[in-house]
Amino acid sequence: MDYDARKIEHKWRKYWTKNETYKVNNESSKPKFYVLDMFPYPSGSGLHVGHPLGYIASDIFARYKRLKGYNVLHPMGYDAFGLPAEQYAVQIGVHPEKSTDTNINRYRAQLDNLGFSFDWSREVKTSSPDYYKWTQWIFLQLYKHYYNAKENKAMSIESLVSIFEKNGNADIKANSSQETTFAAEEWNAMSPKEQSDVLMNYRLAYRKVQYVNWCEALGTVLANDEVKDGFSERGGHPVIKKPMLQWSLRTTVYAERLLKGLDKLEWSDALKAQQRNWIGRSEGCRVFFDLEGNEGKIEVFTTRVDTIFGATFMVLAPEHDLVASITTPEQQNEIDKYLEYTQSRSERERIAEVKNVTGAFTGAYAINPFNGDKIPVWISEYVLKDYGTGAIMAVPSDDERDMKFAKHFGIKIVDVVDKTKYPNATLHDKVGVMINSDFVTGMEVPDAIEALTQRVEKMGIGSREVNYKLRDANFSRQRYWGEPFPIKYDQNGIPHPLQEAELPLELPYIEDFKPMADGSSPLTKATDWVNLPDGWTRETDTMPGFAGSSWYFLRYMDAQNDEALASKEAIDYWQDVDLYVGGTEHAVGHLLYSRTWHKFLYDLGYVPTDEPFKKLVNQGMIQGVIEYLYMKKEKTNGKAHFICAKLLKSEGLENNVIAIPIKVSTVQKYGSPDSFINIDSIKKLIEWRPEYKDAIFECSKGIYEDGQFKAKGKATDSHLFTNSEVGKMGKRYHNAVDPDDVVNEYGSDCFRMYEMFLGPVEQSKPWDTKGIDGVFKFIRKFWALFYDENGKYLVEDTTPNKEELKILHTAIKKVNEDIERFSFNTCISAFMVVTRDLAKQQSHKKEILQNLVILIAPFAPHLAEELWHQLGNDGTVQDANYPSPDEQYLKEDSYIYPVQIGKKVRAKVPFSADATREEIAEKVLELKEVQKWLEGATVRKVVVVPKRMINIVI
RNA sequence: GCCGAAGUGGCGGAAUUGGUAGACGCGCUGGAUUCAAAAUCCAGUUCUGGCAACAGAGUGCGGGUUCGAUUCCCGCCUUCGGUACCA
Repeated sequence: MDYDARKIEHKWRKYWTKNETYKVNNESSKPKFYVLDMFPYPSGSGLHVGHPLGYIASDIFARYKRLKGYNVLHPMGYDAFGLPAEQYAVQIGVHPEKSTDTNINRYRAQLDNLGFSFDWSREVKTSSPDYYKWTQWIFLQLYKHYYNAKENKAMSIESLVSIFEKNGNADIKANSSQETTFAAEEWNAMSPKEQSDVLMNYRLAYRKVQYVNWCEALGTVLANDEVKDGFSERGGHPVIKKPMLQWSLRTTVYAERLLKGLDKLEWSDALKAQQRNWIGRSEGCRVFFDLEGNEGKIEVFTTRVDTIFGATFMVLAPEHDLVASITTPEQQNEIDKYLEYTQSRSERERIAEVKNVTGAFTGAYAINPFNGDKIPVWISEYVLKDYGTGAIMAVPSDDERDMKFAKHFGIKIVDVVDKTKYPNATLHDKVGVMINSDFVTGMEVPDAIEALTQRVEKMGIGSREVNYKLRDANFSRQRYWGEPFPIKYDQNGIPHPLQEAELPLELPYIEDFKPMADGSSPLTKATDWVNLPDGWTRETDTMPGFAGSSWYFLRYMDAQNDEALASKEAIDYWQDVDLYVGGTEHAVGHLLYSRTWHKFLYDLGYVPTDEPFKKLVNQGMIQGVIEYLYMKKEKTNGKAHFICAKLLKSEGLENNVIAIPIKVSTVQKYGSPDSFINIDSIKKLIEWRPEYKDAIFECSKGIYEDGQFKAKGKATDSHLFTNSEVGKMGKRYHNAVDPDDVVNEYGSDCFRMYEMFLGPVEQSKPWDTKGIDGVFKFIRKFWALFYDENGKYLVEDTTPNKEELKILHTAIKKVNEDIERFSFNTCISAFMVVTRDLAKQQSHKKEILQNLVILIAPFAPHLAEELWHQLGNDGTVQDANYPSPDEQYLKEDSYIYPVQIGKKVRAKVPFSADATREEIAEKVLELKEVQKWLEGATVRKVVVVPKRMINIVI
């Protein structure tokens, strides 16, 4: 019998489906284990070979755990709401619901082709009303709760209202944006609108004005990464900042718990560090500065209140509320001009900008509360509205950006910290002795911080404070393809939540997905849906992508439930995710939002754990080659003009071309520095992109135009160099490799093992099929342990010898250990070694091979299932017991020590395994092969590391 | 810019706690088998010099700690990911 991957794989997939081999029960006497993958967004280009990397790893682990006796939950679903489907709809006119379903079907087929052990009866799809009913339900809970800072948990708005009614808000300790205090009588005298506004300042889901990237020409709001230098990436149209009233989640209330929670998680330190930095806790002092001739005050947060005597100017965010009221008539023009400039800047550009210092003077002055100095108030893009208080006291002597700003605008600099005592300290270190600082002069920095903080509190102009870089999450999108908010507004604009029985609030079907001219959501056009009979209106924004993905792992526990997001029994049984596998690109966004929602649900008593993901492994990205062709920005005689990458420099055209990613497969020598396109490639390119059929292709060998190649000199073919890069694999770069193609050729067991063999799961690496033959050969050699080339069954039921058992148990030990530490590439090596060694021994014994079949089952499930049955077993190999290593077969009697003499390995000498350090050190010096290296030298020291090496120091 | 990660033969990578650098695979070279090829099998393969024995160098670059550093420390360089509306 020959190894026929396709036949075997079809056969067993059918068997698994028929026998519901991967269906998981919520009740079991076995211990539970929950293995979760980050679910995919079903894009139009289907899965590429990068996606399955993590799925294969988690599948191996899930199968391994099952073989080790656990009840394993290993589900899959789709993150189905999102921007690409909507953009596709705008461009091509296919409704997102339709394209999403098409894409999901394709994904499912591709996933099925890889032999995963998913329990598909638990599939979730975030865009399905059955699912988003509960996303909306969680939103309503957020809306109906506030954060009680005394109890340190979320509590109901009703309980807050009853306190207001009795005592007002003076004694309430809550994380809120409420700035004024009121008494019970005042609360009771408020109009419904006023009360609603006050409560908005407490709700965990609340509304506030936020800025979006608005592109008038495209008629849409853009993501930051779609904005480059103030213009849209697509089309190059101007983009401005537009204020809009939007929903936010008060995620900052969980900052401290999110930070502390990290300590008990089994996540990589790198990942925890990224989350810690994102949360950005800092201890400091809030200080209010009076303004000269103005009622208002500037509120700043500073970690360096000690440097207040060096604060020679203040900087407000351009969007700061005070800007309009404090700007003097003389400065109005300059400020207006500057605001126009900052409107065009994306937030990322504003933070990243270091070369050019920009800003404008408001004409106003703040007063230093300690010495009464007048401090000019500026605005600049480097201060962000939602970051801290949106205002800083600038201390040029102790902050690089402030220093640059002061130098650029000629603002005076006062040194306040003498660091001569600390020669290695950087600006960021809080060390030094205070100078020029009135009553703190002479103090060490930490003492000065303490002294000034106390003074600020005593004077009533501020207080000690912990600040977080983390910002409240913007929860509104002016998009169609997302969850509708379960909110309606009455005639006074007061929001009202829908009743639970009214959920899900289904997304209405519309045909035109372009937003309105004012930037409001396309849902506004569904007038029948928006306008309710009683004159009320629905919220037209939709929720962002992270809404549905922040809790989906709970839904898998009980995916069909229409009474609750999942039953209490199911949640109590599965508890939390034991192993989560996904990409680092989600290191902060998704993981932080999920943790936040989970903590909220924990406060409300819906989940038993306050962290959702115990252990997390980040898989690396499989990268693709990206090939760019350069096109001149200006057309030649109305034709697109492509030019050789090597001609760019000589002709000085670097800044006058656009790089266009082209289909990698049309490029010769793609991925190398010499990648190029010849006439053949150009023809293929034109076939693929008919809009370039009239284009000009110019290289040093000649010009291709209108199907003709006009050579310069003797050349016979075009040799137009392209630019190769390694980067993301995806539709955008036309470089996606479909796993189906690989599976068709080699089978999915081979594909699974090859992806693992490529290298550590955590590492990113470029895709290359070059080595897959090696894995395929291995599988056939493995098969050859059971059948010879004539199809003769070789397995014999005789007792294995010591050598065979040692070979087997070495592999069992290695594979067990390596799976536990997620090192699957070395597992594959171990399989190759054991197969090679058994083949050498011509060993075909059942006891050995049967263990090997179970050992390989998580990696190559179809192959293992086939051989398991060929060995005469019934039922699935997935219900076998995973073999454990038996140390008695692994013992070595002696060990060959490498002997280092003067940094070089000069000899290899065997010593018995139980020889002591002293014995070895003594004996090794007497050996002939050692002595010849010691002539004329004195032995200073002999280092013996048992079972490792010997080092003779001379 | 800031935060995080990675850098080892021609290539993917191994070396788990500071202890023989290059396991395993690809590719390449030579050989066997074959009319020939494919497939398969065997041997070799870090670089430099040498017929060889052997010698020297070597884990992005520059320093340091150590008997011993791919591994720890300091300073750089390059690439990748994230940077709050891509998912």
